[in-house]
Amino acid sequence: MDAFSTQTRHGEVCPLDTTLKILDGKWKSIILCHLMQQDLRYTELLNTLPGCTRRMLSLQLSQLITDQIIQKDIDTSFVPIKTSYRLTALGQSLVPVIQAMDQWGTDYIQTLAQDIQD
Amino acid sequence: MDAFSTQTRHGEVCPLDTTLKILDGKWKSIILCHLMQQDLRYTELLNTLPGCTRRMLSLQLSQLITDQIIQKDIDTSFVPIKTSYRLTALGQSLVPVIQAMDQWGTDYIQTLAQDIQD
DNA sequence: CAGGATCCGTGGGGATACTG
DNA sequence: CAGTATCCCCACGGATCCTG
Repeated sequence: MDAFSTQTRHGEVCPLDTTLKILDGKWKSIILCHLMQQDLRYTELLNTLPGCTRRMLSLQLSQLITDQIIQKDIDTSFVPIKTSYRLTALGQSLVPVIQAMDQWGTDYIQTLAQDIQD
Repeated sequence: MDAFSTQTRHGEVCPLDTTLKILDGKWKSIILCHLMQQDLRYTELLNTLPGCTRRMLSLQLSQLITDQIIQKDIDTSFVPIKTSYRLTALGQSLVPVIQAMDQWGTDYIQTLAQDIQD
């Protein structure tokens, strides 16, 4: 047992909090949005994240790997090495949830924008 | 415009991150789980959150109010004053998403538990 | 190319005390 | 009862440099 997000932050039983902890991290939301659409290499991912440092990308990726949401594929037949990242089966199962959250966020922003015009 | 969670943490467009920011906070997940089931008063809420200080409860509640997820009802006909908290319409619209996240979290924990036994 | 190590600053959250 | 105010600490994340 090494997935670090199974314990809730407050000690109470709340699977919602487990899900939140897995997704929590400055860049994880966008990383997952991109990996949902296609597998990407480390540098490709970095280029889609302006402002994200290599250190942060590595940290976010390693946490997602620990939580078994994504996996790393290393192609050693190349020099320099090629690595790419893709969703695991567990990660795939999270996609509909992410899409629901993304859709709600879109509606939420839209609703607030309308309120301003009143 | 004072809802503070509409800006993403990284500057990129990602409604998923907006949703995450609204839910982010040590006690918000449980607070929402409880308010989904019934309206609650300040002290009732505090009693359902062992380890949560009054300061933290106030902070989490005020952020949820700012984001228009919950609202506070004050009954001034009583002394001392009675306050209670309940979901707004926007908060209600978030319930299915929360339930999906909670269900996924439950399945996730279950899956990891099975992996250990192999 | 794909990272790891190190140093450091900021803000989220704890402890405690005070108030309408 | 339902909160604020103040002080403080630590972990998250930024900047920079090093490596297989």
